[in-house]
Amino acid sequence: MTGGCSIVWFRRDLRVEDNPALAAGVRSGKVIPVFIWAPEEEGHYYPGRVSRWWLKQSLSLLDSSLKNLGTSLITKRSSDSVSSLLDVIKSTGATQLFFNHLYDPLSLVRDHRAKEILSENGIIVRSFNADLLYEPWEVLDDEGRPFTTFAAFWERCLSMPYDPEPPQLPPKRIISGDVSKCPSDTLVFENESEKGSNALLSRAWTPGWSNGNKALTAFINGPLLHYSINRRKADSATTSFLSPHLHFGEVSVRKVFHQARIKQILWANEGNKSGEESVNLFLKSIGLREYSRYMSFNHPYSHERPLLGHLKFFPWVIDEGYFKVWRQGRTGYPLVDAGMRELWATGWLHDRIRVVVSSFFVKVLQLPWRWGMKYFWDTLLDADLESDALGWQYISGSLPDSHELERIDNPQIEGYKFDPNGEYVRRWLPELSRLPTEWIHHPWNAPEFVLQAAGIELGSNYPLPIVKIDTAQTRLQQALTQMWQHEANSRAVLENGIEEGLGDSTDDTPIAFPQDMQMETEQDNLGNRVTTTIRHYEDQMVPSLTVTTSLFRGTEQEEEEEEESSTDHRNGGHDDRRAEVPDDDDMNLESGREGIQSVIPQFNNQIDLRNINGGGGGSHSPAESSSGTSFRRERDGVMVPVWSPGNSDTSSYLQRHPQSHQVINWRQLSQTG
DNA sequence: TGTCGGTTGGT
DNA sequence: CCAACCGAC
Repeated sequence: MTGGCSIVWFRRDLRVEDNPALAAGVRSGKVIPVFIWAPEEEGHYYPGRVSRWWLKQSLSLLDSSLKNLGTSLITKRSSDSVSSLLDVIKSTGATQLFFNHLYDPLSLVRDHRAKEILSENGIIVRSFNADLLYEPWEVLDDEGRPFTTFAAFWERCLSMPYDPEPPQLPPKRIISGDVSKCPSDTLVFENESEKGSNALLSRAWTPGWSNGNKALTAFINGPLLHYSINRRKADSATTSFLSPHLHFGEVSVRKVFHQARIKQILWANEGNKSGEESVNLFLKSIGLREYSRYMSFNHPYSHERPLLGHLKFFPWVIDEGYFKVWRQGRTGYPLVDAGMRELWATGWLHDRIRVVVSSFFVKVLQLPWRWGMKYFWDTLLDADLESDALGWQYISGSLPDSHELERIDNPQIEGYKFDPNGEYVRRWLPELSRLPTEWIHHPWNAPEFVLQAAGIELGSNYPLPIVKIDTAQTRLQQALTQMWQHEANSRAVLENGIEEGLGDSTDDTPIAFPQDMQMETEQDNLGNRVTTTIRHYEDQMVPSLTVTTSLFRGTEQEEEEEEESSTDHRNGGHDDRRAEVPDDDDMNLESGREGIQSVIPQFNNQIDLRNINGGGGGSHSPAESSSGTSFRRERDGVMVPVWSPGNSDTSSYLQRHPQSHQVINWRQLSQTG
């Protein structure tokens, strides 16, 4: 209660309301709110342009709110958050650090380290739950193990013996600590060339926690009622638009949950079945967000590697040309192309269309899913590592409850489902705007005179399908056969006693991917030479956004690959081509495997986050949280993640799903050859 | 009002 | 694949 001054370390909890770390700081006395911008720590997942734009706005609004309450946000530019925290502590004399939990793999490691180092320095460190209804370690099955399917997980969440914490009001006043010796750094979130593009974003979006609350209120009192009816429409006017707010923690998910629940009770009492169902469906999407954190916590590799191990044997098509065509929205499938153009133009995509384009990516083009995930990361306004990883894993059939890999959704049929009148396609594909609805989702079947009347010349101003669906289906079958064979071979090798210990962190599979490829050298739009190199690799490669040098002051990433830095000059040319689609100059290739190790080397060791807490009594076992209806959580950060290394083993994950359709399919495939 | 096939949706 | 749903008997 007394004495020292505390640092409240803001990250993706950019709100003053229902912010347990901030509340704890206020309770304990003087507060210094700090935000540290250390993008180098994110490795591959350096935030994309639109995401950085959002963050910039959000921080500025948070700062004004804090100023109204009596303090202000200290901002630090850093390449190492923990040492920056130590600097702030030294220059302010703070004695405590409070922050809210994050669950992405990088944060789990960094925050663990922060707790360790700061505790060693005599700082009291406490962390809290601000991002979830329940902490991942609270939600366990009857045997005390983490759930491995969504439905069971969510059912348990909805029937926990205690409700999620009700949202807290913002503090009335914050007493500021002494920051006279702790100047803020100016944070640069966009370069000159990005400013023009970003200016457009502010017409459509208003970041910040108070705007997030407005969006929530508007949604709850508006589209929520008809959510169940409208959710199939590609036309995104009926979604909540809360995801970017939730990603940055501007809106408390618990507030969202409580408000939706209140509506649900109201509608249930009125006998409004459709409204009640709408809330269920909306809450389910909140549940998926919860589940993404849950999966990330329990399987901290899920953004890099498939949960079900067989997928690493899938012979991905390593084709940059396909990848480019997909990004540019020139696949010849109108629904896919419209989605990709919308994504590029706005940073936004309706959930359904995300599924369409990503499933096309994986199943028709058979490109490595991590490429697609990375592109989403770079372009989505609500890019969110955990959610996106879950989504792509679901799409690519590597979750026990996901879509089957061999089932290709036909974009033509999906088109008439989600965009029955073709309005969405016409909005984003002006070249098809005069095509009648009858042909809008399959122009390749349209009679010549229809195309002529619509001013379309297939293969010229709109492409023919890049891959026919039945061709894709055949290719996919072959690929799957190959995958299961490789998987079986690998299993045989493992059973013969080859080492297994490294398996989880390094993908040292005896069966290497066969692809060695020669990338061609080509010119990008601006006449820069784009050079890619011959590469051998055993895992899928991940093209990564070449980081804009002007945003970096500190050290370059310690990738030993010269190509990485040699491509940097290309960024100079990455300008304001807003109306255009992304081009290759955004991307370069690097081996995912080296990437993994350089980003999160700690995962090669066993990690245990137990009891780093300064608060005493902090150790917390899963059994404790699941036992007893009288159990009541404290908000005071006494609980810390207990992160069992065993859980992150994908082979055990597979073992827990002997009935999964993947295994059944494997048997079928082996029989048929 | 039951149940049978076909269809649809599914994290 | 499998459950839920729907319309036809």
